[in-house]
Amino acid sequence: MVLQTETEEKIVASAEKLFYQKGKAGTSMQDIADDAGMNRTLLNYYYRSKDQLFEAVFRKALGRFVPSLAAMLHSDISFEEYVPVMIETVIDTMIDNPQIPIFVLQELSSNPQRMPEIIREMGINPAVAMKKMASEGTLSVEQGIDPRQFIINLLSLCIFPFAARPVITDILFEGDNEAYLSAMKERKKLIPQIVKQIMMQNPSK
Amino acid sequence: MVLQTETEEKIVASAEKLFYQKGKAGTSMQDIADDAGMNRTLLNYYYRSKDQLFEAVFRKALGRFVPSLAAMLHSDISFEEYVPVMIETVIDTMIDNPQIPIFVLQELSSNPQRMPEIIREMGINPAVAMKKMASEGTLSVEQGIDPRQFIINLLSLCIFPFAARPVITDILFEGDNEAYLSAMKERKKLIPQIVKQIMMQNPSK
DNA sequence: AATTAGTTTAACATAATCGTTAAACGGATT
DNA sequence: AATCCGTTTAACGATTATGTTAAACTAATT
Repeated sequence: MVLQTETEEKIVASAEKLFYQKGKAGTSMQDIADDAGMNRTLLNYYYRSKDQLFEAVFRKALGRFVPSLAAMLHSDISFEEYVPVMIETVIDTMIDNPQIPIFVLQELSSNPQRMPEIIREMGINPAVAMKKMASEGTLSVEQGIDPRQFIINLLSLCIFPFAARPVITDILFEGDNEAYLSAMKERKKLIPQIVKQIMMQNPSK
Repeated sequence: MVLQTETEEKIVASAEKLFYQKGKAGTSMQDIADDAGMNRTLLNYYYRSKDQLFEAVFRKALGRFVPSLAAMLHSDISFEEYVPVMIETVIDTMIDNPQIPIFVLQELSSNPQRMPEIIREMGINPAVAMKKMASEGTLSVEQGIDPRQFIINLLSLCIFPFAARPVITDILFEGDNEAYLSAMKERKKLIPQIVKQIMMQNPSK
């Protein structure tokens, strides 16, 4: 998995590009071979089957943003300190790989039964994460802020704008991709402000 | 389009279910026919081709949530008044059709060139929407709140939690679907609070 | 120069999918 | 009872996708 020949890299690069765009079923092995500029049989030589090639691509995609999620859920640092760092990391990752959110969410939505295995493999421990959240002083149900809702809000604000890129670009930015992108960069400063506000709220629950 | 035989309804119902779950390329006409309990040829009898059947399903999906979006962008009511209504509507729609966000976003991500036509057909006028936003007193760049960012935040908070359902359910709610669902209902009250806070902010820009 | 191991390709077999054509069915109308 | 029209089905042809097998090529080593 670590060592890859140049050819393997070319294959995965083309597979990523096409799977991200058209999905697994919508992409043929021939499509990938053409894009990589090689014979189709070669894909099977290196990756046995389409399933296994897809699996490699999917895992690689997961690996791009699960670590920062896992770090947030498990690190000893309090949310308050860690959140701004996490936001910057996630958004930068999204800017570099804007198609990953939909790709991953679509696959998980089709095959939700994959989640438990992925959680295990990626080293996420829901129970531990829950405990950590419960121990956060500023972030608790008693304070009027459910830690789960807090994380949902955080991820929503960071990830959704990329999943909805075409809609946002065409409706809110009249098709101007540059404007869209610069708005996304702006969000690196904007989201922490919002999050801080959410944390400081104290409704008369 | 308005009048549909019982058979047509069965076809669309099965097509929706399967297209939502496995996508266009991942679903065969045979799959749909089996699910609907009829012969495959019958699908072609009513919907000429797979493309046209998919198109019918896609339009129907769009029609479920574009109207409330369009209403928000165009109505004479100010954001401040309209937003809570819109949130409730959107979330209720999502609860009833949890798979639509990913389905639509995936299709638009694969074929972003479809956006202009969709915008036109759905009666959305980006220029008018921009003008409306600019005229909002409490919501302007001068006040420190970019109306575009505001809408992005609003949609993110409402829609993303449904697109990410499996992830959220398994990591944050340890697989408990009921808990997930009740959290989503809770968001109908939660999001308006957050949005109100965002609107009242006044950073030292 | 010959051999060898790794890489690349061409050709084949099997299976799946799509859309069409023509025939069968069924219930209402004459 | 026969006809007739909308509905449903069975069978066919063409195309495409996948994975395998066996052969060709290449470049390094003997």
